[in-house]
Amino acid sequence: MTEEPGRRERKKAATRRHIADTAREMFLERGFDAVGIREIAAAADVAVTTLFSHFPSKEALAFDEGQKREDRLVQAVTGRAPEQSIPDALREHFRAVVEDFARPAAVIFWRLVDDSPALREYASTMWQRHEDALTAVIAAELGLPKSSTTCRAFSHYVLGVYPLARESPDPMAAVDEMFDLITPGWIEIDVSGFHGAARSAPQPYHGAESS
Amino acid sequence: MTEEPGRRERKKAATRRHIADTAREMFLERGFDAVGIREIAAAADVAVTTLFSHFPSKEALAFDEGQKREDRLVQAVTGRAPEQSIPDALREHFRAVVEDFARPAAVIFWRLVDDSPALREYASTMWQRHEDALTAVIAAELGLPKSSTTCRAFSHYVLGVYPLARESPDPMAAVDEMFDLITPGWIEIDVSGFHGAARSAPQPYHGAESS
DNA sequence: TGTGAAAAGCTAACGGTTAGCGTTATGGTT
DNA sequence: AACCATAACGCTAACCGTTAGCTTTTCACA
Repeated sequence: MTEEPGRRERKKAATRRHIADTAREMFLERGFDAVGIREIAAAADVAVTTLFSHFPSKEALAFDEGQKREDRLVQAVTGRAPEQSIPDALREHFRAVVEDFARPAAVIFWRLVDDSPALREYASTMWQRHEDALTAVIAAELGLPKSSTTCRAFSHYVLGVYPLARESPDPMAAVDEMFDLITPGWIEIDVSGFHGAARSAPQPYHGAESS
Repeated sequence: MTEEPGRRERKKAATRRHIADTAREMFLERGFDAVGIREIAAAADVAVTTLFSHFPSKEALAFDEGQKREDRLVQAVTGRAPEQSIPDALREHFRAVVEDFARPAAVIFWRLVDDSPALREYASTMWQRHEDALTAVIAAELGLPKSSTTCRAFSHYVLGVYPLARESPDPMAAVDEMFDLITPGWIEIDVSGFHGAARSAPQPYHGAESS
């Protein structure tokens, strides 16, 4: 898995990065909707089909790190410190995410997103995919079925922190406020493991299903 | 507002209904993705531009009652019985919604939705719009700013019931399970009004902002 | 060096959506 | 009763994201 990449894959990765960088520049300069796929391909000096073999959609060009974001979220749960509860691990994770949002580059990026309906929608469906991934890890950690209502309800609630933090004047406070609302009494039905002694379930989680 | 419509508007409404009915039939018969806009327009005997002057997108043809659904949701809060709390009113509302889902026509409709990625995505962004509307009513009812974190968190949690109920083997139980998790202790921060004596705030709500 | 496979390319199209512009019907006003 | 502003509808032609089909280049490995 973590072998040296080889010339071929290095070139592929380079092409991919080059396309994404070119697109990002153009988006930031002229706005997402004002830049066409054919233009991007021309500017990056690749064929349109090549572009689409690297990215599933135009929006994915802007949200290149979307998958990484999901992986980090899953990691926050599976790789949390022993004796740390899942809610606590998630709170910590989202505090870090929110700090990242404050970076100047991130601020500019999210302004770009806000200016384009297409990107806004893409972002919100992204949170939803994360929701599914989070549900799967938590269910696995607790030994529950993936379809568990409480797991899904919990994941859904937690992922709501993304839009909330983004639109709040004080994102860090919003994160804390949301997680403070998760009281030990909140999850009442047969899943005290949510808050109780952490990491009791030994089931390993084999990564999210990338599309 | 509720005057007699006049010939012009009656014709317009008739055209709209005719287009929607034609489209629905074709979708149910051949599937959403297998029917093209140009076909629908031809079958309804209107121009494509006319079709798009009535509906903002192809998906909106299938989800024609989306706006009504949102209105009913808002109504469930503003028009609830005196002394009924907001969570209780919403529980009642969603129990009714879930019952509606069990109607044979509804079952067929939702199968259609499940079979098309485009419609699935449209549905989930629809819940999100409802989320904004619900946040606005609740904030208005409680005299809070629309951007209140707790209001948004609460609305977000509640709207999660839609996908949850749809994918649950026992939707009614899922609804109850979700609302049972909303304990009086859940909303702790300065908003005990969520569960407390209902309808104390007299602010009228002037309907959702239709696009 | 040869070979199979992955990566990249080209052309052409498909399907949703919109712009531009013209025509007709309707409702309200003088 | 004549009139005008405007809403509703229509036609044509395109734009834009995306994909299929097929050829060419590049690399890994024998």
